[in-house]
Amino acid sequence: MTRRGTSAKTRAAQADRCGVFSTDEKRVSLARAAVPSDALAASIAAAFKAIAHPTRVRILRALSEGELCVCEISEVLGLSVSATSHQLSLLKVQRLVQSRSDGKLVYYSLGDRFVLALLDDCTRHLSDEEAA
Amino acid sequence: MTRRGTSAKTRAAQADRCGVFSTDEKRVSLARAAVPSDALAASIAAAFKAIAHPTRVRILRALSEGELCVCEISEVLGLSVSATSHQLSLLKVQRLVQSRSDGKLVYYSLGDRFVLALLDDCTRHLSDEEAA
DNA sequence: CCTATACTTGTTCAAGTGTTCAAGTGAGGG
DNA sequence: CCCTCACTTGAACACTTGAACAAGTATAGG
Repeated sequence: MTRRGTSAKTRAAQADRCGVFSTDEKRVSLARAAVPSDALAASIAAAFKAIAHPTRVRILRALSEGELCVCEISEVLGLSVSATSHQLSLLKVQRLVQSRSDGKLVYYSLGDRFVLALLDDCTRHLSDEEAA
Repeated sequence: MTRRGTSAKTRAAQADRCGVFSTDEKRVSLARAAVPSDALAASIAAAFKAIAHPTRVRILRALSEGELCVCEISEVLGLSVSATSHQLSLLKVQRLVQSRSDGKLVYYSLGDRFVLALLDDCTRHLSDEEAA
């Protein structure tokens, strides 16, 4: 049906092409259409990357109940203030948290609740997997 | 109310403790309760980490339309077969994809649709942010 | 068998990450 | 005005990743 013998042969002449070509070209074009552009894929990956560290996951969760200052966060997580500040700055670059100053203190809060939804989905997934 | 003057003083004697302590201990205990264990945070971070790469995002999207063999994936994404295989193995360790063999071919498919939900949420978030 | 194909795995090395310590900034109190 | 406190920043380091190439395994066909 969707097979195109001659075309498959022509393209298979190039490198990195296996014979599967002739079996389902339709599947390949569907996939091709679903794949995001390099730029979009990079943005998505950057967002995930910002979350992808145990410490940052814990920070985001800690902030789920409301804003906290740096020293409170460091105390809750048992980290040095410096390490906490560094991780917060990474989260801030990705707009996952925001800060406000009040005298000597700096209070951080979630930039967007959607992050919590992502974390919740993932947590649920993990417990499902464990149950199975 | 929930303040405990003496306790605050005692604990503030230790390092890494600032005076904010006495201002809102309730906030801190709420946060403490919301923070996941090291083990859970590590699992969540590992899942995000597996997704956190442009190539892997693209692979997951490509598989959203159905299973594909390695050579098809490599062709769709314009990667070498080896690089594709490497990334697939990373995804497989986290159970984000699964594989089945059929003769010489190995077909990969999504291990769990929930990943697509995560990617969609993130994509939506990015376009909202852009609009704002 | 032997070879080709489809994929996997190991290795090497450059680039990136996280932690710590030390120095810097900026608001507030004495 | 100086000092302290709360935080940020920079730099050095140990460690992790990713990319590319080479060698390996497994199946099918001759």
